[in-house]
Amino acid sequence: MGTKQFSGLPEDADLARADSLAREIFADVANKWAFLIIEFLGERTLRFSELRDEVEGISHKMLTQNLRMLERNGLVERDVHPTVPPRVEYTLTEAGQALRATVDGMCGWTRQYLGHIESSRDRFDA
Amino acid sequence: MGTKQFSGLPEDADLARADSLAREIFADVANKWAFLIIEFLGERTLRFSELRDEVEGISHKMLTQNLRMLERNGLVERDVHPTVPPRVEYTLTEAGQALRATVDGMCGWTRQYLGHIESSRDRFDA
DNA sequence: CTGTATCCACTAGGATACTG
DNA sequence: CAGTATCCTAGTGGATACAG
Repeated sequence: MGTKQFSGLPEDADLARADSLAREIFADVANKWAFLIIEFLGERTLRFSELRDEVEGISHKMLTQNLRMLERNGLVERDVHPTVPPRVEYTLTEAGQALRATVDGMCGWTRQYLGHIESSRDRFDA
Repeated sequence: MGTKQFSGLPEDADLARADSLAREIFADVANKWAFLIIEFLGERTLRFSELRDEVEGISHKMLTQNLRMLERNGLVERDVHPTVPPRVEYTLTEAGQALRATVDGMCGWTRQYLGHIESSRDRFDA
């Protein structure tokens, strides 16, 4: 798409910007905690503490950090109910739901190739 | 799948093992370098040095490290041609190709939501 | 060319304590 | 309950040098 002009300066610049942005997003989102969070939020809206229980092994700090990152990138919506004690709910946005399809795909892939991977590891480690 | 028996000890143990293995695989593969490598290898077989050129910004060390990891998990096949100088080619296995579909999905997702994400970031950072 | 090893700076991330 | 801040350690990852 976008046939390049003869000198093409503005378009090249735009492409470079988009590329580096895409890189950044990739680096942000392609990590195990983000994937797990997205996976759980895909099923339903969850509170902070519920998420911490579901995503086994995640620390308080990592959870807030990843949630902020996902919120910043517009994948997660944060709803604060000003009650006492406070109640904060996290929901996937449309963009988040769309990405969830990808994450689901990877979960399915893992299940499908579990055996293959396990035997490959055994072979390699020998 | 797999209806649980009354005491169900072996099956529970198996499920737990499979789960923790899946976690491990997730942690291995869900990282930006692995994804980028898989993406490039999806198009064609590449040599070590070609990969280093394609995957911009990756260090020598990270590249070997990730390639070993992918080989160990059976996603990438490593072919050594005993010439001088040596020539080593990396190819996606069937499992690797299958995962590539997922990675592709994520690339597409990034392109599709680039605008949404960028504006969300701007809003958040303000 | 491909790969390993060593060194070193840096940051990721856990534990803890404290606020609203 | 949710979130921030501080400290501190273990591991990540870059640069470099060297070997096959």
